[in-house]
Amino acid sequence: MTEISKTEFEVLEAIWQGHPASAQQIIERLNETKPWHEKTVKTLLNRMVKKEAINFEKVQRSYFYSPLFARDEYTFKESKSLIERMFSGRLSPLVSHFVKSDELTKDDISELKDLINQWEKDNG
Amino acid sequence: MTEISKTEFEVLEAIWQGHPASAQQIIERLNETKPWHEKTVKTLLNRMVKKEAINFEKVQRSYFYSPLFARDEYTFKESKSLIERMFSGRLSPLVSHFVKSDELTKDDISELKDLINQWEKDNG
DNA sequence: AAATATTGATTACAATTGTAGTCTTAACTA
DNA sequence: TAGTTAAGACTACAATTGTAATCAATATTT
Repeated sequence: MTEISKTEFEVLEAIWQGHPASAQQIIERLNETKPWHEKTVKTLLNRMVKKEAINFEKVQRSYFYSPLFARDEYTFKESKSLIERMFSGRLSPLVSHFVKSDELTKDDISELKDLINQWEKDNG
Repeated sequence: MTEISKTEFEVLEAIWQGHPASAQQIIERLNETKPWHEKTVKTLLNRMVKKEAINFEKVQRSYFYSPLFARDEYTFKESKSLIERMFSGRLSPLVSHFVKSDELTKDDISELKDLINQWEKDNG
């Protein structure tokens, strides 16, 4: 899958919310938070079709778009890429940043502990 | 600080390795792993000066560059940005990905546990 | 049926990015 | 001192990105 820009990602988000989705639906979903011009969104949709990030089926005059990869797949790939580039592929330096900067709540810590327990159950 | 591209970040890495650093030094450091043309690196240095990501002091005919922000500061900002955009600002969904995908070693888990213990000592 | 509106396709256009090449000037070398 | 290097400045140029406007074809509304 080719690179997709931050803006394109936001359009993809709207598609992941539910698909196949018409351009109109996508525009409406986006406009709940972002005042993007209809033409702008359509351009982005077009570009993503060319990049094979999404495809569409034609129904009458309208197109209904669907993603060509799952949100999880994409976010994971991006996360790995960032961690690769900035932390030599190691996760803990990133987590360390958060832990030390007081960005985490008690609940966040609980979740992390659960994840670790899970890992230890599955492995270790 | 303006946006800096992935390529620019790699040049910055070379500067963070030790500074002030001359263009020559930076180019040499980079060329240990990346076959970038001298002119290319100089262009990137120039752009980063304009973006105020780095500055320089002139010594004779040469420039000696220094970063205008710390590596940690930058990587943390980028990490937060990604987590904001992809995981609604929550860290654990990202960690979850890694835990579940068998990307972590025993040592990674140990480090995470230590971080959590540290947090609990400081807070909790 | 004629006018209007709606869809997508095509075109636009400046800013950024990757990747250098050329120009100018100062320094070194023969 | 004249020619050659080496530094940085300036220029280049296509691809991508953000942000639409215009065009063409089809529906919908009078």
